[in-house]
Amino acid sequence: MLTIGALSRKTGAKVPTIRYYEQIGLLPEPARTEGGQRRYAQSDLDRLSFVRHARQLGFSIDAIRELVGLADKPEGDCNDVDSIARRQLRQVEQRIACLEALRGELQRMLRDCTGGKTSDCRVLEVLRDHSECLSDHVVDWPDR
Amino acid sequence: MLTIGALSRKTGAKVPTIRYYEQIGLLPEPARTEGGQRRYAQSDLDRLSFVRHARQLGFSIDAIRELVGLADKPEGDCNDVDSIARRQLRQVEQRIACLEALRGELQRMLRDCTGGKTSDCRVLEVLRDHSECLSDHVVDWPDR
DNA sequence: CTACATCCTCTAGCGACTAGAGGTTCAAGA
DNA sequence: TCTTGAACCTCTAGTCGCTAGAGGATGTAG
Repeated sequence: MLTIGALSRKTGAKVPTIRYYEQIGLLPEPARTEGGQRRYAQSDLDRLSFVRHARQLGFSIDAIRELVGLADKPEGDCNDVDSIARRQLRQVEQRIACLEALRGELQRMLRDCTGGKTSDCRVLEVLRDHSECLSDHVVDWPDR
Repeated sequence: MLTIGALSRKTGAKVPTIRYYEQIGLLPEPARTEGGQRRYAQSDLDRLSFVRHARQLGFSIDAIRELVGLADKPEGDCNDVDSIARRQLRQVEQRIACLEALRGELQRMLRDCTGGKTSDCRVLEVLRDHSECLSDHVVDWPDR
């Protein structure tokens, strides 16, 4: 049986984060000592590791809720899981495309800047006038 | 003189967002009618366009606060502006690298999945066991 | 003069945590 | 057995950058 601190060290999740996951129903309520402290079993460690890893891969809490639900019924259809992962992949690809456009604009404005006074600054000029941009570079994360 | 709604339509910023920017000091307090409604001048439109564009390029509010400060003194040193933009570029590059690692893992787990029951699902298996991952793929945005 | 779109302020909510106050429990050493 | 102190508990509030809604005032066109 692990204390919350030990679970935290094993998974890398901070202690308040573990309590938060319990509160929102992502982790089941663990056993308690007589004094009311949480004690975790191996199954809790497995579950939390799963959740952590999915978070590190950028899955939203809602997506993870779906995933743990599916992971809990071994006879379910694997395609349900795959479609969540594919959705996540699409989001990641979108963000990469968007950030690459961004990188291009930033590189371009920096390359064109010759130094000197801010009144002549190329960077400020571009920021003032969007029409100088080559691409649609709108940062807009769907979740995180 | 523009109403807040007209300014919103011209810049694409939503009305509450404009009020929010004023509240946090990113936009100056505009003129008011006798009845207390905001009326905006051309300078306000310029300022808000600048702010919007910088946000679209992913600059944080704090970075934009620095930028507008610098943009307001024409005799200042252009290198101050550049270093903010370079910092932003570095952040964007980091995020791209991180997302590419992520994309790799997602693609790999999907490629390896053969369909069937969730008990055999490759995606769930990878999520359960981080050691199956090839890369360090931790999503951790510094800001925004 | 009336209708009604737009404006005002204020508070609360989003996601995914994080920080802190103020108090309790557990386990190791004396 | 007792004491110490690290780790635990709950609860509230804060983070960022907005967004939504309530409930009421203003401005303008017909």
